[in-house]
This record gives sequence, structure tokens and C-alpha cells, in this order.
Amino acid sequence: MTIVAFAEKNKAAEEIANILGQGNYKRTSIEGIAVYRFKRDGNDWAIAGLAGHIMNYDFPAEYNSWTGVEPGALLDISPIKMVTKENFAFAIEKLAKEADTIILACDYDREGENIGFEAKELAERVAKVPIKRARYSTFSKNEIENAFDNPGEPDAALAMAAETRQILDLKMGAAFTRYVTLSVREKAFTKDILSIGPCQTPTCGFVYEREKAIREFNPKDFWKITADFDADGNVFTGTHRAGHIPEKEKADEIMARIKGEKTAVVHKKTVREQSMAPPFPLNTTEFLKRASAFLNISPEKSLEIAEQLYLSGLTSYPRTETNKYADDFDFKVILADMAKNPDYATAVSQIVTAPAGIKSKNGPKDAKDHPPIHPIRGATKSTVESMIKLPGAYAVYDLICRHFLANLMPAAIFEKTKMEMKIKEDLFDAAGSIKKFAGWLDIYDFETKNDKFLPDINEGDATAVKKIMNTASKTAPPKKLTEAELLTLMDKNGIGTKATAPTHIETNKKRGYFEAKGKTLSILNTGYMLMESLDASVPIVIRPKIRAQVEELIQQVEDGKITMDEAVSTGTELIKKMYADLTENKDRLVTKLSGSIKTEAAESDKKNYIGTCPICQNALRIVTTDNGRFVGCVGYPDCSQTYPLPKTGALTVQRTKNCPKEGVAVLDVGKKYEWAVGVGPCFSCDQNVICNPPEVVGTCPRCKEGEMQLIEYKDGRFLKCTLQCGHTQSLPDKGRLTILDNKCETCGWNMFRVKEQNKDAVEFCANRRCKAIGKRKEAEK
DNA sequence: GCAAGGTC
Repeated sequence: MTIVAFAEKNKAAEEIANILGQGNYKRTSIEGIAVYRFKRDGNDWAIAGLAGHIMNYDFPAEYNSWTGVEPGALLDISPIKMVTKENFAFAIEKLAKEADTIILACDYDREGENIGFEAKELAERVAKVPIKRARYSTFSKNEIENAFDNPGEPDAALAMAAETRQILDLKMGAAFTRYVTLSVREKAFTKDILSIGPCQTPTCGFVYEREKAIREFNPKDFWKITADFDADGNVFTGTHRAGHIPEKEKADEIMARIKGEKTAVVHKKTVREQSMAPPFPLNTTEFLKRASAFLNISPEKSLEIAEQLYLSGLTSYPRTETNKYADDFDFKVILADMAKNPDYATAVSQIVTAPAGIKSKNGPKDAKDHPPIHPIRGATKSTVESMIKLPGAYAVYDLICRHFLANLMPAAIFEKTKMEMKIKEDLFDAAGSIKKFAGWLDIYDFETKNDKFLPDINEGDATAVKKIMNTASKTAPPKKLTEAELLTLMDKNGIGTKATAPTHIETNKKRGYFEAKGKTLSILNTGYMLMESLDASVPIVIRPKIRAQVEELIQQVEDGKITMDEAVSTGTELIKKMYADLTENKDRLVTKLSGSIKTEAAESDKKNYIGTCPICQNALRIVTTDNGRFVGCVGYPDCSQTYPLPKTGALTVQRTKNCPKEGVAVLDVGKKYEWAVGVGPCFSCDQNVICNPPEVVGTCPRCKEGEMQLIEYKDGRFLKCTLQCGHTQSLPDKGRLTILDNKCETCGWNMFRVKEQNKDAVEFCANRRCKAIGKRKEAEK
């Protein structure tokens, strides 16, 4: 008899073959897919590993046209399931033909059951044999043997739950994405897709909510009183018990009470030890968070590196929810191997020689999927880098190793000191923290905090008061969302899975909805406008509830309370309702998004970009037509804001200069004059004296009140009194003229410098009435 | 060309 089994992935198939074949198995191959063969209890066994899903839903080909099909019509169409990995389908059918019994042996979860059913469907096309299900969640000998010796029945409800998700996600994603993309293209030229999905959109929603809180933040004034105390040269700072004081009068009142006080007394001092436990074992989410926070590597890149580390045999399987080791987990073998890297040797010997034995600080989650991410082999930097060519590979390996070791080490111990200082009757708090015992922090120095010392003084002791400060400050807006925080939010709200969360973040980046700058995320204009429009029309779509709603339906299918068809039709109705809300608000959506897309295009057109439209916040840019040129808003025709421009002259936008009036930008017109968009030429503006203060060189020798101002025009230059006395005087008309900072010692005017071509520069006082001129002329003779 | 979920 021949028994054929299908596991979810190659590594699992090999592991099972090794256990059931008692180390005796042969690797063969069909279409490049590994098939492990062995004998057990007189039967021939063949087990192959799949590669996750090998089928996918899609709409029938006639619905592929975006323009030929109204997007909403997709909601009435049943997607069909098609093979996406032909070689696996071929191998499954070939193996099914030689089987007397088939065992589905994918991961013991919803998707695993579904992947098994994909194999089942393909096998049933060519073979009529019993199909069983082996359920296991660890690769322990007992569990695997038991799972395959006593296989159960496949669980259709569980598999159909996954199927329901596939269909509803596709329907919603396709209809919404096509609708939004096509609507925006009616008004803005773009090849980009504006995608919407039940995971990617709430992911963007988290970033949007934070950004909104930052933009809408109203800073509030507060005052804080601090004092510097001096205990025999050891200076430390304390904060007044009142903390952040919202009213200035109250802060002033306190200051008045204690102003000028020279001594303080230690009113109370408490010292206690605080221990800091090592981190729990790493599951995927925690790993991604730490790689982002400590190593500045994006979740997508981290997972890719972890995958390579796993395939190279350096670390364990990277996709797991579990943060707890099994009772019989063998730390010893791994620890022994890890000493190969000298950086870990000290920690390893501390762990293995600990009198209490090797003990893990386990976390609470046991999803029965895979053990926490841990090293399998010890390796040096050069070994890791020779095996994996991705940047950051060693940093990630090192993080996994250090985390593994840290988890097995003792807690760190800090001595925390709290001191209450008293100036007259006012209390000030000071805190100190000293690391007494490093413990796991020895090997895990990613977030070390410096010690903060307080002097060794006791209750009743007096210190000098060096100074007392009252600092005015403002409350700070929330900080930008970090990638690590986003992962936490997604995890908490059930958005995506351990394996897909990085992809959803990446999708948003690819779509131009938000971007990462280091560890923090910033929403981009298109993302903000999309979220804002959706928030106003179909708010549920940008919130986790959209996922929760589908999840609830799926759960009912899994529990056998409703059928897949019922769930799909209920779910489709919900999507239709949302779709109706979306289409009803089309105008606002399109105006906001097309404006934002045009704005982004205009901003990158550096030569013509002017600034932000005061009416609609979109971009203003120079528009040139056959009839001339003007400044217009990209929001046209929804926004008709325009400004005139001078008819001739090359225009250059001055990026660093702002107009004090309503001008939205200042332009250079040729090299001649300036033009404020919305105001006109700067020379005829009453603010010009402020924007372009006249270059003055000294007091007017006639009226003695005005200043002599340099006037330069196309054909020459001269000096003119700033008052109405009318005094002028000529200047040399050749050469480049500069007004210097140093002054004439005789009359006090600024000195001039003239440089003619092929001649030495000359410095002189230009004041014709200056007594020094006569002297100079004499000297020249 | 559209989603999310597996895994390579």
C-alpha cells in the first residue's frame, strides 16, 4: 500500500519523513518539487511539501477590463478558483495516482486546512481514494507519529472559512480599487493605482489618525519650576511638586515664595531595588518590532532576511505567534554551538553554569504553530555574511542570538533613589537610577540607559540651592507613529497576520500613501486625502472594524453555524452598502484626490511650482498659454484661483523669500526686478523698504538728516538722499561696485570698492565733500 | 492592473 502526504512546505515534509522513516528516507523529485520516500510498517510512503497556497481566486476573464465593466458589477460576480502553481498541481496529481491513501498534513490552522483542500481538490480529479488529515503542531516524535498513525477527517468548515475570506477580500478590494482609481483618472492624469483593501486601508488609517492628531494639536502653555541643588560639589536637579503648571500666575507665586533661598533640606529619601526581567522569547511581530526599533530595518526586509537565515539553517522558522518554549525544548545543543561566535561565549558559559539550571523567561502565547524564533547554529559575522548576501543579514542574526541568550539570563537590577527636597515649605522631586547588576543587559545592549546619580546624602541633610528656574514651555504634539507602533496596532486589532503585516505596510508605501523616514512614518498627501475622503463617506473602511466584520462571518463558517454561501452573500451585501456610500460621495473624493495627485506632480515641476493655494491648499503653478502666462491652481475647475504675471522677462521663483503681504511667492523677473505673486511688482509696493532695505552709505551732507542711498538702474548708478532734500552725487560708472562694512575714518561713510577688468581693485571714500578726498588727491600727486 | 493569505 502506498500512502501519500502533503505538507505545507518543504522543510516540514522533510522533517516528517525523517521522523516517520526513522532517519531513513530518500529524496526524489517531480517537476523540481522534492518528494521524500520511505518505508514504514510495510507501507510505501511519499511526502511532498507545497509552497503555501497553490490556487487563487480571480474574476472570470471577461471581467478583466477595468473600463468595460462597472466596478460595482464585480460584487454580483462569483470569482473562480484557479491553479497558480502549475508544477505543484502536476506533482499532486502524479502522486495521487500512485496513492492508496492520501493524508493532508499542512499546518494545523485555518489557512493550512485550506491549502490541504487545494491539494484534495486536485487529487480528487485523478484518484478516488480515502483522504485523511494529520493534525500536529510540533515536530516532536510522539506527536508526529500519533498524527499520522491516527489521522482524522479533513475539516471542511475550517477550510471554507478561509475560502470565504478569499472571496470577500477580493470582491471588496477589486471593486473599491477600480472605482477610486478610475474616478480619479477622470480628473487627473495618473498611471498609479489607488488601492483599497480590508487590511491595507486600516493600516494606512492608523498612520492617518496619528497624523491628524499632530496636525490638529493645540499647544498649551505651561510653566515648570526646577532647582539645582549642590551637595559638596555634586549638583543635581529637582522638579517642583506642582509639575506642569498651566497658569503663569501660579508659577510666579511659587517663585516669589522661594526666590533667593540659598539652602534646601533632604525631606525624604527612599532607595529601593527594582528588577527588570529579560524579554520574552521572540515571535514574529516582536521580532519585526525590535528589528525596526533597534536596527532600523523595515519589517519587509527583516522578514526576508529571517527567511534566508532559516533556509540557511542558521535560525528557526520565522513565522510564529508563539513566545513560549515547549517543556522539552533542547537549549543545550544550541547553546553549545553558539559559543562558536566569541561575542556570545561569555553569556553562553554564564547560562550553562547557572546553579539553577537553564531557565527561559517564557511569554504567555502558545499558538501551537512553531517555536519562538531562535538560533539553530552559532556562526561568526563572516560566516553569516558569506551565506546571506542581504544587507543587514548579520545584524538580524545577531539580534536573534542576543535575544535568545538574554531570555535565558537573570533579571537586571537597578537601584532607584527618590529624593524629596524642601526649599522652605516647597517640595522638589529628584530621581536617580543606578544599574547594580546587568544580568541579561550584558548581552542585550540595544536600549541601554545611562545611570543617573544622586549624591550620597540623607534625610535631614542640608544642601545649597544653586539656582531656581521657572521655565515657560508648551505641551508637545504627539510624536509621529513608528513602524514598531504600527505593527503593535495591527497585531492588537487583528489587521493582517504575522506573515502579512510587513506586506500591508509595504503596499501603502508603494502606493505613495505614507513613507518611512528612519523608524517613523509620515503620511503623504495622497494618503491623507484618501483617508479623509473615505472617513467622510465610508468611515468603516479606514478602521479595523472592517476586518473584524469579515472575521466574524468567517468564524461563523468555521463554527458550522452558517455555510460559506450564506457568509459570502451576507458579506457581499455589506460591501454593496459600503460601495453605495462611496459612490454617493464621489465628487468630494475625486476633488480631493485629483487635487492631491496634481499637486504632487506640480511640486516636482520645480521651475513652475509657486506654492500652496490659499483657497484649496492644492498647488499653484505657472501656466503658459498662447495668450500669455499666469499663475493658476491645479484644483481648476473646482478652484479658479489665478494671479497675473508680468508679460515679459524670465521668471525665477525665489524659494527662500516670503512676501509680507498676500503674495504667495516672490519671483525674479529677469535680473531687473522682483514680482510678488498676488501683489505685483515689488518696487511699487509700500513694503519694499522692509523687504529690500535701501543700501545706505552715510549721512546726507546737504540736509544732514537723510541717508545717502545707492540707486542702481539699467544705465548707471548714483547716490541719492532718502529724504526729500534732493541731494544727489555721481559714482564712477565703470567696474563692479561693492559697499564695504568698514567706514571712512574722516567722514564716517561706508567705504567703496571698485574692481575694473584687468585692473587692481580700488578702495575709497565716495563722499565728495569728505575732507579726506583732498588729502588723497594730494597723496596721489 | 484590483485583495489577503500562504511560502521560495
